[in-house]
Amino acid sequence: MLDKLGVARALRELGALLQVQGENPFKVRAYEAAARSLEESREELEALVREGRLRSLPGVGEALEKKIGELHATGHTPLLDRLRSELPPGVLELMRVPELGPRKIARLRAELGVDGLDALEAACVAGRVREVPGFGEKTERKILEGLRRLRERPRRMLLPQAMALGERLLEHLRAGPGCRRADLAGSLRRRRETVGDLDLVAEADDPGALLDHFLRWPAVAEVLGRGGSALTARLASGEQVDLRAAPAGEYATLLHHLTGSQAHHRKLRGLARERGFALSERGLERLDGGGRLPVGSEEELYAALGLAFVPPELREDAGEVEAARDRTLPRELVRLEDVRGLVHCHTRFSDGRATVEEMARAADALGMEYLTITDHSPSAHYAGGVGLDRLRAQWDEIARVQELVRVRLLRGTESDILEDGALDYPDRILERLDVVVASVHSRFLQDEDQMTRRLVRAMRLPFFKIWGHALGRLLLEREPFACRVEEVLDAAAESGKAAVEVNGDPRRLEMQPAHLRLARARGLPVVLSVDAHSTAALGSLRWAVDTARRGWVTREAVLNALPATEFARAVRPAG
DNA sequence: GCCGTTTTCGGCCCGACTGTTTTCAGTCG
Repeated sequence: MLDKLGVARALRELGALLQVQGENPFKVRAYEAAARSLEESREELEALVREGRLRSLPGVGEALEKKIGELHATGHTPLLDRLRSELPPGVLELMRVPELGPRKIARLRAELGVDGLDALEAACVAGRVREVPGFGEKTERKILEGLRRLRERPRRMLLPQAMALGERLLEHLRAGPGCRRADLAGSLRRRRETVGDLDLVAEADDPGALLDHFLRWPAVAEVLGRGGSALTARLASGEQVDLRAAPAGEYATLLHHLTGSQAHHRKLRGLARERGFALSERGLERLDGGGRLPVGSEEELYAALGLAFVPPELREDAGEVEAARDRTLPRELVRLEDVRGLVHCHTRFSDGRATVEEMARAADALGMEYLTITDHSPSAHYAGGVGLDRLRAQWDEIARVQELVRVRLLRGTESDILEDGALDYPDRILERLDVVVASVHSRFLQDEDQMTRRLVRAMRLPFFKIWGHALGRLLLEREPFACRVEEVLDAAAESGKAAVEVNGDPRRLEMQPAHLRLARARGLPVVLSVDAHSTAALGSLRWAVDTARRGWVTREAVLNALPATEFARAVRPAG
């Protein structure tokens, strides 16, 4: 029994296994496309299956209809079971080695029986790889080098870390000779929650001179590749940077190309072809040999394809191209300046580093209209949860500070959602709070059924309001816990009063975009929170905004885009 | 494996780069 997102995950795994097996790349893509199609679908999988409407999803035909039905009903499908048993577990790892793709892996497996990273390295060291037809000494050396890079590669960067580095590089680049403009591109521009490589784009009179200038950046440790207008460098700290320079007239299409994603581009290029154009980073070329169409901006590019402009955060082939064609994209995504209040803040009453007064004055300085003080609840021993005995003192302190600041202070809690789904204060306390954020902080290893029941029960409680950091993931550290998100969102929607949080802590950044869209499809409102444990962390709001935009969230859906009085009314525990 | 205001079969994004080539395959972004 798998839910929609679980089935999508299984389809992606199938695609990856087929790919490493050397299957037709278009077939592989079909599995990935079907997975995306499921994720973006507004419909209940249950209903699609029951009513035989799976094939109404784009990218789902006869074969995938059957597999999706089986995966939904049983969690299994014969092909996936077979591939999992046939392929050694290490084989998928091989796909992560730079220079190695499905074709080379297939040949190495067939000729040398390479079934994982260790076997690959041994074969290279023994000089057996160079004996395989189509391989040579250079390839063998490159694979060894790729293995080294894979092992030494720094972890992906968190978004703020990537942004800080990217902005420093950009400043250096813009100061270069003849640099007319430059921008960050890639997954950083799309505001993905983690970033691997940095991509920069520039327009320059003399690309070569600009590349030379860029390489004078002190932290450049190694040049991995360089052409006339492009280079790849590794920084001393390990990060890889790709820089490409365009002549005037090609900047917009180059920026668009390097922003990605590839799946988004594939779809656009298909559309371009239908209209008689070939789209590339060089521009829009007429297929009849009629020359190149000038493209001055990304807006012009989308317009030329008959599409509404797609903001970078949405370019994931998650339905945005179809929506841009049908003019059903959200008219305007939420922006930082739409947010009027800071939600989810900790103080020294629990595990925050700043006092109530310091947090309030910092919010004042940011021009915010309100600030919610939501320290941890009693069961959060590790975080100094506020017991009933200290709650009165906290409320008194909030009242005292309120006399000193302009920003309106709301008293609340970040209550643990206990093992059985209960909240962590008695109702007589909860009903006296202005705002209740509730989150899971313990027993992450409950199985999917237990966790789903726990959260469904919490959603139905009278004083439940805001679902904090949904699945408890910590980026690069801890996976989200197991849970049938759609069931929980259904319960939240039925309760008629719950909201979901987009947590701006750079290690969290959840609810994640696909889930956010499921929440919005159910009409659930959204709170953009900072989860701040210091005054500096109030700046995390921007990451919450970025993540919300990736989930297609508009200002109208955001509770803390409301003025203070309306916000307070909207989040007041109902009772 | 999917799909069809040219197509139910033959397509499926595009260009740069590199290495092993003898005219091109594989990988990357």
